[in-house]
Amino acid sequence: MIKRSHTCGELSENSVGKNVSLNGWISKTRNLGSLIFIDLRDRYGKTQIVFSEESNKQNFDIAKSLGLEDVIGIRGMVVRRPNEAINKDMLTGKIDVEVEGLVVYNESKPPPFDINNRDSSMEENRLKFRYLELRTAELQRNMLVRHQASLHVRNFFSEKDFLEIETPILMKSTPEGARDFVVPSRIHKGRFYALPQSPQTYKQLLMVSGMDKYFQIVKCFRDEDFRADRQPEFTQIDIEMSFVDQEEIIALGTSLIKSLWSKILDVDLPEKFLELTYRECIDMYGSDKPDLRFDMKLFDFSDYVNSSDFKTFKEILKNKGLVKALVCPNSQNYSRKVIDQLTDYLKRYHKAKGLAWMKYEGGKLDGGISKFFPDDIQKKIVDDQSVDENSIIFIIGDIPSVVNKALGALRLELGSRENLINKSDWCPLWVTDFPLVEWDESSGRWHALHHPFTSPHSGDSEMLNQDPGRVRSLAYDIVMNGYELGGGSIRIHDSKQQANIFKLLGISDDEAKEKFGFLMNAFSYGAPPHGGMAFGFDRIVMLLLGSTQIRDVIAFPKTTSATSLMDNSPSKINDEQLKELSLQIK
RNA sequence: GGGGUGGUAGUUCAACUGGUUAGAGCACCGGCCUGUCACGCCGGAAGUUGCGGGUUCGAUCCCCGUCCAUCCCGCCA
Repeated sequence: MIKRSHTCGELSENSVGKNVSLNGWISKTRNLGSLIFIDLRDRYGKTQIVFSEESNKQNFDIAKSLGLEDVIGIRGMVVRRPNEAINKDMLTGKIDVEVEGLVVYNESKPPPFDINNRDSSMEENRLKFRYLELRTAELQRNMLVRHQASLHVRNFFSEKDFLEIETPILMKSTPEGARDFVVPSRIHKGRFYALPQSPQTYKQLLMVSGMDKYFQIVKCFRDEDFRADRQPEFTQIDIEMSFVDQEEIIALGTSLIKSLWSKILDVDLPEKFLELTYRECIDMYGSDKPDLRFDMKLFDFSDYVNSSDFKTFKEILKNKGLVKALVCPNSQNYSRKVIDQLTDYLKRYHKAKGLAWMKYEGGKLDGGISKFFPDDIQKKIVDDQSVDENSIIFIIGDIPSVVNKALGALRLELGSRENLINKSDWCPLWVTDFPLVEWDESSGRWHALHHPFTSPHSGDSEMLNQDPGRVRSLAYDIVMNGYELGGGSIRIHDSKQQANIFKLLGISDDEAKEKFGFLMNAFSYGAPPHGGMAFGFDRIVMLLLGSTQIRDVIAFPKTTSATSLMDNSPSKINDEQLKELSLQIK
């Protein structure tokens, strides 16, 4: 082996005249007959090396047969390129290395796609050869940024007296929340471990242990369906603290995100992030993770409807429904056809029954349902909402949840259609005062919005029995540009209150004891008030890199059907293994 | 579980209203070339059109089913 003296990214004019050695992959070859140029690549960069028939026939003949992605080592002299041959687009473009010694370590079959161009192949093919895709400049950069981010996170917390403590990967299956990935036990036949959806209970126990300030960069697993920003296994920055209140955790989370954005992107986020309540978010944006990079707020349309002749909406209001609207610029972009498309989209995915509209053109409201609104009401709408010329108002009436969801989705769609989003903007916010529970129609019971250990808002506890749906919790999310970056809560640290909540959630005493008895028990031995949060680390890195795909920041990701195309997992196991585990496949 | 899009040479794409030899770039193989950097020029090899069925004289194209990828809805405490 030729031991390298330099990487492929560091030679410059200053090195001219030096004898150097390099190792790397062949990124490109250009054979000019009796002169061969090769771009040699490693993760630091590329350097052009030159073989000449005249100066070394033996090496030249070997070089002729070299192909893309062969791995070689060379020894040679750094020379300045002739002026006309300088490549300004290349960091090492002013020099060449004239090869004197050559070792071929490993020849490559023709690669299944072009390593210089990540777009040269469909994702299915790239995932199969993920180890080759990781050679691309883009993914190498992504892995570098991910490393820098995780290092920064560890330093950040360590400097603040937090301890990183590892928690088990094999744990107890819990009833609430996402589906567990489950691991059979050989020793205890018929019993199963679960992989953690998050280390929630462990970090609370660590608070009982007096660990005080805990963090962990930790893998979590959820057996649900996946998306561009969701993988079956993902990484959280998990945090828990004793003797804290919500403000303190929000301040800490703000500081972490601010420092990450500063460190990695050199972007200066505000000292304090905007804070909105859950209610305000839903009312104004129809979402609990609004993208604030553009305005277009939703507004209540009921007063106008009540003064109109539009029976459909009036009916909806009579039945305790809701009518809301938003104003979108560039009405000329909304032909009947486009509006129909938007309507179909909202019907299909967001349960809306229709999409009403009217345009403000030539100083008056026109088209759509405008004829149902008398002139004075039309004027009032335009004045109240400061509707600009050539705008279109979209209106939806239905039960509140459908109205907010559909208009929230429409808002995002219009924001993107009208290019209202500046890609270089960063709009972080905290969403607070989430409801503690929500009614789940399918199972006919209350179900925790955050998780069952979340403390109710102290002011609302007396409503717990009469009107649980209105109880706010001490839970909070952090949102950036429409992505949920993380969330957390102040926890219950009193076993009686915890028992109360389990009861509300329809978890029987027996089940609570069997599933969470250890936690309740721990709370009877001096549990400090505590709270914390967790950040989606992959999502943070994804945003830092300007990507919209979580697969871009995970070295070996799974597909949306949770398989690995590279190693074909999950796969069958043999009968021997099944027998050992006392499992039978039906 | 549901919907949209895609699957043709190693790869990225093409192939008219169904039509007989399924084409092109890159990669690969052979030849020529001393300043290239998307090197250039000449030649060659390369196909179960995802898979299974159907309609038809004839299917890459139309129909049914199925698999895979991807995006979205449900789901994700």
